[in-house]
Amino acid sequence: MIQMQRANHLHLRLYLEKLSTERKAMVQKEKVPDIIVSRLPLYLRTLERLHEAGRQTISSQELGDIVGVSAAQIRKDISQFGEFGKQGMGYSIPYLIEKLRQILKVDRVWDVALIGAGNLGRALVQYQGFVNRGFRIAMVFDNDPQKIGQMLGEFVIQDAARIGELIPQAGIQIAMLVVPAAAAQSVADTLIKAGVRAILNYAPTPINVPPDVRVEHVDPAMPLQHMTYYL
Amino acid sequence: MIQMQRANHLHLRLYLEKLSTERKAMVQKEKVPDIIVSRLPLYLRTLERLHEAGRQTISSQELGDIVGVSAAQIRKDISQFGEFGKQGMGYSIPYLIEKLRQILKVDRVWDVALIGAGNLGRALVQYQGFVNRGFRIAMVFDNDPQKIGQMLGEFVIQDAARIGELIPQAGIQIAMLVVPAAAAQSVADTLIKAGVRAILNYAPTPINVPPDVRVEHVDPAMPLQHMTYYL
DNA sequence: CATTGTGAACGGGTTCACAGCA
DNA sequence: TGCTGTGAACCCGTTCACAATG
Repeated sequence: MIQMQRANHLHLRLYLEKLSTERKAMVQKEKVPDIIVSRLPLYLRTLERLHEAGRQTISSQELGDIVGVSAAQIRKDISQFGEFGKQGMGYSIPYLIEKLRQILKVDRVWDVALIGAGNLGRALVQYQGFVNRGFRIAMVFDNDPQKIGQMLGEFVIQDAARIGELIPQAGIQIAMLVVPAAAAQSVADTLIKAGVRAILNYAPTPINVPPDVRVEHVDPAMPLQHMTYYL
Repeated sequence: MIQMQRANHLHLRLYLEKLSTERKAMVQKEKVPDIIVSRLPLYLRTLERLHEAGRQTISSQELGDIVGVSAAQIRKDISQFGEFGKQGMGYSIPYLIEKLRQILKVDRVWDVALIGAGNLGRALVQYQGFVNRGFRIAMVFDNDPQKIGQMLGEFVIQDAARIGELIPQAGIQIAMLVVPAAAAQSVADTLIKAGVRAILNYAPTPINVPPDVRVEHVDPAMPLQHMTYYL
């Protein structure tokens, strides 16, 4: 009898856990605050470095100390996506890395188009840091006749006029926009028409996009201007 | 009599305004939330572009639409530092630019040291976007004997071992750290000992610094990983 | 009359504190 | 015992709404 109750209890618990996990997966996109999502890449990067150094487990306390947030916040953030820790021993680093990669969808490699073969664009093509983090530059565009047809690293620089043709062909969904401010909006429009759904905007101007397209801004001077306030 | 009252009233108002402005300037560093400071460079950059395009005034509504925040937030943010607007007509763009530059202390040009002459470091030296925004790379360091003594743009690459000697000499307070993760902490320690008080950290690892030193992280892969969550 | 500056209300992210579990 | 997961309390940034004003 006791055995049966235990068994029933266990089944019930497992069932409820399964329900709860599925529910979380279902509603995740609606409910997880963006600010939490934005911290996950930082956790992931830190865990990857710890793993390379041979560490196997870590507590929320230690991880929080390293990345500069409270232990409670680490736990709350991670628990949005499931129960990945073990009481008394913390989180398994390889397991948490795997889960974070799944959540952020970087458990694969995304092809990225780079628009603009200026100084910054050239540096991004050379940059070694993308490939282990889930991204590979797969195509480079520019509209300068001097540059079109030339090599940049392993790529032939393509005519920006062919974005609408080549990007859908390659099925590319992510673009880095590294063009002058004046060109940014019209190039962005072209990219979106070509099927791009995420734009990393290095142009020094905001761009307007439909609500189903994601944009992140990057401006090398802005964090410097932020810091000088405090000097 | 009416004239006198007007005059007195005006003096009183000016006096109170002066008091209030001074008080704001005094307590500003304690009270303004960092998240507000982080939006100011975005406002400034946007206003500078509008000014180049010949615009003279703008309302909080329109500025908010452009940068993607509410009009109320624009007004609250700006009013932390004084009363720069005019009821009925909005903000004078040149005046607001001047004030924001003062607040962010980019109404001057800061010398910046760049540590690490790899791909990314090289691109930052070439980058044209710093100089109009208040920053000038003034010195480049690396610890690779192959690179030391070579030219990078207009600079001779200096031996990183001489940071402690050359940076205080030049009075440099800002550094961009573009070195491998393994070297980041020790180089940061050296920089801080040399008098650096703000570090823009391109190394893919957090660094520990004393509370009077500012650090901002930049990682080209992190915003991409943030966006893929939503794809 | 359009638009700012701001006190008050609101909302949601963070911290707290502890039950639950290995 | 050590540490996670989480409801509740708290805190702080955002929005609201309107008096003030050129």
